[in-house]
Amino acid sequence: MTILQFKYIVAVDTYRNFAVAARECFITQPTLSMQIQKLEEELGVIIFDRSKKPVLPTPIGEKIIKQARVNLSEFNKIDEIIKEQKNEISGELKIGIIPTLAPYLLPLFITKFLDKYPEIQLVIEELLSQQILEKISQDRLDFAILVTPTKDKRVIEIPLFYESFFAYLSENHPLSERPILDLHDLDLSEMLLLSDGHCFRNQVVNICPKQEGMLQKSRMQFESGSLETLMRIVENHYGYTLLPELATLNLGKRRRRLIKTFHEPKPVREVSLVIRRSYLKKQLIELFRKELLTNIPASLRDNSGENLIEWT
Amino acid sequence: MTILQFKYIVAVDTYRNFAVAARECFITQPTLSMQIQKLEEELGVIIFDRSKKPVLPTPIGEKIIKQARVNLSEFNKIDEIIKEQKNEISGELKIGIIPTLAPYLLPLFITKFLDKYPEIQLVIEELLSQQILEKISQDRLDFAILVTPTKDKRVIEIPLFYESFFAYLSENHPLSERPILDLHDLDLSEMLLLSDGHCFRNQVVNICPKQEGMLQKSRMQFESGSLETLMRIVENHYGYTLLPELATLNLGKRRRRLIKTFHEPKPVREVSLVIRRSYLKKQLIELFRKELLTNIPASLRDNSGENLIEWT
DNA sequence: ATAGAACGATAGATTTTATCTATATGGTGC
DNA sequence: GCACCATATAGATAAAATCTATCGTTCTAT
Repeated sequence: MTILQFKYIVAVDTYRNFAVAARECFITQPTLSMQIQKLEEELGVIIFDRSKKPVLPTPIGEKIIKQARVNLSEFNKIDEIIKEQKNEISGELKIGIIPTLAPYLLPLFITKFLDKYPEIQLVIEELLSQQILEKISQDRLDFAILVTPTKDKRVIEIPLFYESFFAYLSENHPLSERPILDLHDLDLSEMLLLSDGHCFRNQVVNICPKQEGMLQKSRMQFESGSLETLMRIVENHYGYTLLPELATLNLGKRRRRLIKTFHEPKPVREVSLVIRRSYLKKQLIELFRKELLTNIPASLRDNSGENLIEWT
Repeated sequence: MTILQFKYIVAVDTYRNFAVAARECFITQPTLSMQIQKLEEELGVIIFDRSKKPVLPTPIGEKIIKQARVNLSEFNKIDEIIKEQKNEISGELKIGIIPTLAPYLLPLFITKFLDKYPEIQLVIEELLSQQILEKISQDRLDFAILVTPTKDKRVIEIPLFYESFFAYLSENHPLSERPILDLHDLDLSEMLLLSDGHCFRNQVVNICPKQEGMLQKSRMQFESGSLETLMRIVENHYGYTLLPELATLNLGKRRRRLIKTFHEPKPVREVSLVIRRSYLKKQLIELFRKELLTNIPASLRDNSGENLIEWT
């Protein structure tokens, strides 16, 4: 068993074609075939079923390939350790971020970050909180930005800022008369929600003082995957929704009029940087955190210890 | 970078001597020296400080060696996968077990198990629950036997049996007049406890109905690491303690007289087999579980759903 | 049906790498 | 300064990984 053999089977699994896999590994096809045969012989199992077109891993082959991918990723950590030691500001950061933060938070600092550290590659994935936690603990993300506390023991949370909630009301809605809203005014049955799995949805439900069963009572139950969609519906004169602070910044005049604040203590959600318990790339992650914090509006950094809303 | 090079640096780290490490790896000392030099050159860092006697890893070397150990253990999983597939009943099981179960539970079935499966090696470690959970999530134990629920998301719990609690009273103690005890009779200040960190200690404290601050009030605060020690003190006419069911089996006549049961519903603790979320050796672990269950007294298997005591 | 393309396996030559034996070097303690 | 222990170096040899060339199927298109 060698590291190269693992690379080769992973490549064949990826491209499902010996010749292509060989090219990607910078070797010839016979070499690849032989190495895979040697591995199969050593292990005493067939990894690929060559009779299938395109080639397919056998059931046992799939398990081996999965482990081989883990092996390779552990292997690469040796290089990460060296880079860390040498203070080299280079490498890849795989980042997860939830959909209610991504479009509003990332534009605030991502370009600056990339310009400042040209040797860092970012791979950003927009995912739901649960998916992010899974991927982090499988080591398939270096870190993530999501709403905490997650109550997940596999990860560490480093709070970044506290984001308050605002209401977004259609022009003709009765509540829009009031200058400032109270949480008790909210009625879940009139509210537009994100679809299930979005932590923001749970936060909104948790904000509303005990209204069990109200979700079912609504006349129109519209659930979307993006806040932008909900905002459009509100703008077209139906119901209302809640928005996180970052989504309310940089709106046009017309849209800004639909925003209402809440009485103190304002409801806020805690946004954190989340990492695996044992993690590498300390330094790169720290640079990212600093760049993020220096580029968000001061209002977010100053909120704190108010009416913290959870989602788990 | 090769797997062999990792084996070599781990060996040198273990034996702190090139020649000995080489012998353990079944190669000559020059070969080992060269391979380590090659690795150091490729990585661009010095892993061992040869000027120290005995040789010592450099700070960066220690990190690399730690990762190398992880790499090797991941590599070995390939073989585990194959064995699993081939239904081969062989290999090593690294097991953690808490001190209040080990001396009473293991003798009931370990010998039988070893006789039945001569190709399985057992490595059993007696550890406190928290240490076990750490080691399991670091993949340094294959599974463990401890009291649940642990509320640790990194592991899966498979309940084995429910073990009830008994009191163990000195002969001259006033409570020993009664045929059956009530939990409300218990007084933490008179009770002998295991030292901190033992989950059994927390279970005992949780059994006693709200007696905050009573721990401080006791006239004699004796905390031991073993139940056997506590039993000896009770036998020598001081105070009382609680015992888990397995510890009450196979006692001599004289000791058996000091045991008292509680009114129904009896307090019980849940003993489970605990494994990592992603784990190998499914089959071996299952054999172990079956052998354990068929060899414990029926009374343990039958207890259930009674007054479950937690410890977290 | 049949030629040809696509794909993987095989054979033998070549290069690279790992390991060996023998020996050199460099500190330690007496 | 001279053994003595430990690691490094040198050169030879064995093992391996890779290459080029070619073969044998299987699928596809005319």
